[in-house]
Amino acid sequence: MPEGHTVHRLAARHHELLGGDVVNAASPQGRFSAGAARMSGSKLVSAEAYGKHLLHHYDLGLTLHVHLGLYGKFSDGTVPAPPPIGELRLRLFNDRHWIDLRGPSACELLDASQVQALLDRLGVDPLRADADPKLAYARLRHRAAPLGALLLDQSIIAGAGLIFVMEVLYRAGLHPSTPGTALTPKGWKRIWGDLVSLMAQAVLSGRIDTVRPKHMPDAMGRPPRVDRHGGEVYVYRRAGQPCLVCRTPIARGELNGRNTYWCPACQS
DNA sequence: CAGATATGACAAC
DNA sequence: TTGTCCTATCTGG
Repeated sequence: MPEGHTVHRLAARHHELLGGDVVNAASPQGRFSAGAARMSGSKLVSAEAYGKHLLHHYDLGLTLHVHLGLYGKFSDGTVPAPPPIGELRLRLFNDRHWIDLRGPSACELLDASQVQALLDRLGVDPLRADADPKLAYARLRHRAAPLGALLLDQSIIAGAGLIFVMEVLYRAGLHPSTPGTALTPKGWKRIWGDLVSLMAQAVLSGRIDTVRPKHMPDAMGRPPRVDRHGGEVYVYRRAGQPCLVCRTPIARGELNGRNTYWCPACQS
């Protein structure tokens, strides 16, 4: 379930479970055996998220970098850890807790310069206090590509995924194919503010909710509908279902191989 | 139980 | 623009 809010939650969780402790590492699946052996026995100094990237900083001077991709997943618990089942890329544990990682698109050890190179190619993360929205706007406003693609570009905005982008465009009344050049300062301010508040809320709740109270489906006389992703949304994966505001069926399309969703009436 | 699907990011063409 | 990778879960038969 990896959009930026998930990764920020994981960073906090991992620091809570293993931070300040010597960590044991193993790769039962074998694909990260060398890395696990190298980092095992070193102390986890801190864990942080940048966009969708998770970084564990260890006192041996190396950083564990994990990107969950589309399928990656973490789980954790208190010892004893269950026997490793399936494709378990990485297991971390101390005396009290274990953390398992499956299916990541990246799981690697980086030195300081490699970490810097990673951060250098990432855009502005709405969940980070040091985020500079002006920088992202400067990268958006002169590009003719559709906003549905630009807002997903991690070198512009780091951490927003398909759900947040589709929902934020809906709330701004902008069609996903609106070119970046058409984004006014006012429109950008609205989108950025939404990203910051919606993503921050998602960090707290662990799910993505974007529907304003007055638009909640049960307020319209229908049962609330919670998507499999766990939250309540206007358009994401609601193709064919009525818009929660105007009842027009939600449309679905494709952009760069990703699904896009919008209300043909509310977004132009 | 096979097939489709998924909140992502690449490289190769 | 297409293909590829990573894994679990949901769907329909």
